[in-house]
Amino acid sequence: MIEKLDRRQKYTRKVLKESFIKRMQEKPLSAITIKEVCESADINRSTFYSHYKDIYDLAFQIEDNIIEDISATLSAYNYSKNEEALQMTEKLLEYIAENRDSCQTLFSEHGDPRFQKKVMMLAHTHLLKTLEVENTNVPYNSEYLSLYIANGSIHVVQHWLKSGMKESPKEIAELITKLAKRGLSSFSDTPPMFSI
Amino acid sequence: MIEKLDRRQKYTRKVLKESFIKRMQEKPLSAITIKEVCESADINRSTFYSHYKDIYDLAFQIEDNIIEDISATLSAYNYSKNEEALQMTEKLLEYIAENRDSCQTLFSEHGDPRFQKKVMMLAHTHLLKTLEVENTNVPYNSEYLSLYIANGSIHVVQHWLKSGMKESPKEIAELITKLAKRGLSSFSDTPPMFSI
DNA sequence: TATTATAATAAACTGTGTGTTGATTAATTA
DNA sequence: TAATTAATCAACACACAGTTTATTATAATA
Repeated sequence: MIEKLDRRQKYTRKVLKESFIKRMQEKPLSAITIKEVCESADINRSTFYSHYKDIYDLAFQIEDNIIEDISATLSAYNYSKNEEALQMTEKLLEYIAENRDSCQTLFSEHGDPRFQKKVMMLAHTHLLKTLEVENTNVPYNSEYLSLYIANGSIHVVQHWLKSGMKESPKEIAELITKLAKRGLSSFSDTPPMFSI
Repeated sequence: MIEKLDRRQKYTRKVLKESFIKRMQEKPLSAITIKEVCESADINRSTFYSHYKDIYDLAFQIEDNIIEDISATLSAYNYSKNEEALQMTEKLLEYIAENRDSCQTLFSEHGDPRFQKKVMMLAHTHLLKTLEVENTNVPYNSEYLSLYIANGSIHVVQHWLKSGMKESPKEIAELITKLAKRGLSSFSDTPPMFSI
């Protein structure tokens, strides 16, 4: 069921969301009050409550738009095909680069950890699929492997965003893919050892 | 300057900390009020303020004890010696296993993300040292590599704690070390590729 | 153990944000 | 233009934060 929104409602939600993101550039979610978001958006506080349950509900709805976009990007690729993993990662990073403003804020230290967790779980689930399809001989519970890779990767992206995106999406995508596949040995001269 | 504490003060802080951890098992930091912590600890709210600035200050002090312990463990090992990396990881996991109760809560989804970040940065810094000592030919900024490994590892530990610590500290230590060194290729039959 | 010092308590008070309600005003759309 | 619906305004009860002051209880120590 798709909501049909009045122009006024569209405007209200738009400015509330913008005001919220602006606040989040300065302080963490838990320190942001409904009152200040409304004041800076010039929207009556009563109106806020006819759109959102509380401040977390507003945050949730902002985050969800991005989650949906990311999910769509992930679904567009076939994971059983190994070559597409790199392409997909690159595509994802390009999306983030395009939506620099909101992504940078949501992934920052002020960002909602639940959001970051959601993105991570999305990546995690997709990774699990790949691992199970292409690698049936994984000894440990793939759960651990996938969590490791998803979280490592997300923090690389986080650092990339934080430090001003000096590298291209392609470069970061390659770095992430290499680390997942061969870890540190990707970057050393010596051939990888077969036992530690 | 070491604070010399009255018995009464020791008791007050002890029960407040215990009460806080108990609350945190049920809800996130941001939802915990000073009022409820004091009531469940049977300590007057005024007394709370003579010990802590606010609820975050209390959280901070609990977390700091653990941070110090972890830091001490990390410092006890020589990172330039490759063999010790595994030993150290194991030692760290043993510490966590011993302090199961508080660690499990602090690392859970209700736990303070700042704490988790602090632990991560600690691991990150120590890792950087190793990387720089033993691997001078790392092409990228080691920052990325270290962040990747530290975060991946922490989430493996988090999952381990959450799912009831079925594996031994040794097993998890080996898993983490393998993933860092050779990534997924540690677990596949086929020899690792030299380019992706 | 009696004295002194200090910590904890109790009660009151101000302040700030929350969440709700009902009447009023303004904008939208058909 | 009329009917509908959204936003505003003002007022309210409520909960928790943070501070203050006087009082009571406990600990350290001479």
